[in-house]
Amino acid sequence: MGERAVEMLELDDISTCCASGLGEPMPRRTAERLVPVLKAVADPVRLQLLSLIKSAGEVCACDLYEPVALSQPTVSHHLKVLTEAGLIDREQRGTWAWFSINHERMGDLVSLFSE
Amino acid sequence: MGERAVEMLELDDISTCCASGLGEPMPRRTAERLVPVLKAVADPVRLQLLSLIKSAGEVCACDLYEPVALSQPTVSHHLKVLTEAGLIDREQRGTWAWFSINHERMGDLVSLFSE
DNA sequence: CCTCTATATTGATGGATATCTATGTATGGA
DNA sequence: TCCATACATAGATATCCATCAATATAGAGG
Repeated sequence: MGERAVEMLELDDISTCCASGLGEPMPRRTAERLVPVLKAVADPVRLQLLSLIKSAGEVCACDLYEPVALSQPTVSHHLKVLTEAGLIDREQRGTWAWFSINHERMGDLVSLFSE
Repeated sequence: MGERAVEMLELDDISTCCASGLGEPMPRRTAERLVPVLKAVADPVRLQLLSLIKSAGEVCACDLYEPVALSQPTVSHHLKVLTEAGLIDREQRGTWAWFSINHERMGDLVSLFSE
């Protein structure tokens, strides 16, 4: 072994274009669990909604239609997507639905890209 | 003004369900500029590719087909999406294409969710 | 109960996209 | 110059999704 083994390994590397000692990729399950959260955030309207909710601390749905200039059902749809992704929390107060940022889930995204 | 103005403002607030003093949302342009980057990351295969590239430091395309179990054109497509989003850098070396993480763009995502 | 009002759901439609096969391009070696 | 190899592009298809109008649900007040 020693020198010789290393040499053979290097020759093998050249024939396959590079060292095939890649680590395992992120498990498919993990990736598929992250995707709904990332898709939720990969929409211009939902980014605007998140920024509105974050800056206000708490907002009721009725105040969100006008800033994004979309119909009530469409905004309701986007709020549902964000809620199901866990990015915002929903609280019912009488007739109104109030939304706020889920900072824990937001932190998950930070650690995904920073670590 | 004074007391009276405040009182009228509060009544107005109640009739519209809550204080309408929301800040401006993230500008539409800004949101639309971010979306391609977030969409690039909102795919299970591309998350796996990113993790492979990050752990290896540098990888050539030929070593990426097998770990994600997809055809060469499909992986080529995903690598193009990631490259155009600026998330990875591409370097041609002879016949081979080598990819590495663009940490600056990755940092943009971190700051988007953390600040 | 009945009627507003706030929000959710449904159904339809146009547009985006993930994947494949087949083909093109370009590089390096004999 | 010719062939083999690495990667990209084109075309086709199936699926997903953003949006709206219309309708349903549900809570508050009279």
